[in-house]
Amino acid sequence: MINSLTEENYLKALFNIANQSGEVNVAELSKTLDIKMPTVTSMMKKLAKKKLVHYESYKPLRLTEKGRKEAGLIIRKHRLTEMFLVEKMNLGWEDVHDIAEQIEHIQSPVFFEKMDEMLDYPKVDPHGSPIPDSKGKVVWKDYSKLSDCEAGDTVRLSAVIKTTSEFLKLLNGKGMYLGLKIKIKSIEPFDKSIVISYDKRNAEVLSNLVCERLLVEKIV
Amino acid sequence: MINSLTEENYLKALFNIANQSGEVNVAELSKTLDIKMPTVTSMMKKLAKKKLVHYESYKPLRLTEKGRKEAGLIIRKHRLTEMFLVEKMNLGWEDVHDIAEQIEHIQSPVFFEKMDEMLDYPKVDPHGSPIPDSKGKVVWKDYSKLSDCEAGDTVRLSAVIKTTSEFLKLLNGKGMYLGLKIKIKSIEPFDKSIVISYDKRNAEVLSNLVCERLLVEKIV
DNA sequence: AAAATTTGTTAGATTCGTCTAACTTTATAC
DNA sequence: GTATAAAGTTAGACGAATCTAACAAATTTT
Repeated sequence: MINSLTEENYLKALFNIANQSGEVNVAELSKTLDIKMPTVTSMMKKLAKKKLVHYESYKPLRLTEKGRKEAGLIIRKHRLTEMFLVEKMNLGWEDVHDIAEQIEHIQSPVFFEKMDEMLDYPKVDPHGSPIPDSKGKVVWKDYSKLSDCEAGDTVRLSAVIKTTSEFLKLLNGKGMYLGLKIKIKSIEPFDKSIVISYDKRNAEVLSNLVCERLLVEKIV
Repeated sequence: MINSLTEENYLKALFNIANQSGEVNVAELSKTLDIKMPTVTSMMKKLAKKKLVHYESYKPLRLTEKGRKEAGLIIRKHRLTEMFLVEKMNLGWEDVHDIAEQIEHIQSPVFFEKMDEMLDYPKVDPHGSPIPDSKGKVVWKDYSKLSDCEAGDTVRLSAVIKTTSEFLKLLNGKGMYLGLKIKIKSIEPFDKSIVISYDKRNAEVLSNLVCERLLVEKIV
């Protein structure tokens, strides 16, 4: 009943890229993992045998309940680790992903329970993503993308998605962080770039590519 | 130039079981790793190609300088991790080995540098084993085994070797810890078991099997 | 020193996770 | 609604790390 590191990576990717109905294409998974499609197909058959994935030829892939739980538990370890690295080891939010990507595969319940306890049972990771509970369940709040907001809106930055180290360094450079209150001053119709103000800054410009990766809550 | 997890485990074992002249038998390595001899032979040829091991048919194995360095760096990560788990995460010395065994393979210089810094550059791990320096070099102090001491000697417990969880729990049960000052009251000629006193305890008996795993410094 | 034992190697098979080449099915475009 | 393109599968190969069976060398015993 133990999954290999490789299998864990497939499960995690399936979990992460599932759309609302939980479906994933072979091509998409192949691209995400940078593994050729035939390899993905054969691994899906293997995971189907283990009752972790629903697999039918030429149909979209779906995690089973069991698969979703196991994936959730891996992501739980990943996000707890990220939180630990930021909160207890003073690493930057742009540095923790690659380390967590490795530590998430550690087999040791006590190790992660201890982390959880030391962090006082955090609900989100340093990027605002929710940490799955100990049953692997996770719920996202219904944030909006900053790119879907309108001029005049005042919002709170609640999460960042599709994060890369480059992207997070850009945010660092602009003095942006989770919890930040942002006022949208205007939106450029041509390229959807926006002008915002926050803290002491009065006219920062963010491209649409950036805004699509910022999740916010509207403030009334 | 990256070594696989498997290769790392061979290097580490070679390092750990090398005798004073640095030699290791195939049979010994095979037994330590619980891997059959033919597999070990073929891996040794592979490591020899990578200039990590000196290999000649029917001759004892020896790490090259390069191999010794790489092994030392893995063991450095292992022991730093053990120290971190005990000092910063409050795990018991009997619980940390299996976790460190996994974390030692994490590839992230910054992660281990941070640990080192947080621990204030420790020289030994929770079992008294020296932590190799950042070049992989390690030196053992010249401790004696408690089993080689004589009645009347007063010693300080400085390290524990060949530790298993069971063994460390036995020490916990007897209230023994590193730094403990021990007086040897008598030695039973028949089985070499010894009677010692320390702290508030006045006549604890330790079997020879235990004493062979306790390294001490004589106090003058 | 011959025999027996232990140690080490060779040869060949197996499993896992990957690939490429060729083919099939499904979706898209005209 | 056929042609083209995209997505997915099948078949076969390969490297890594493992194994077993059989053989060879070195060591130990007698």
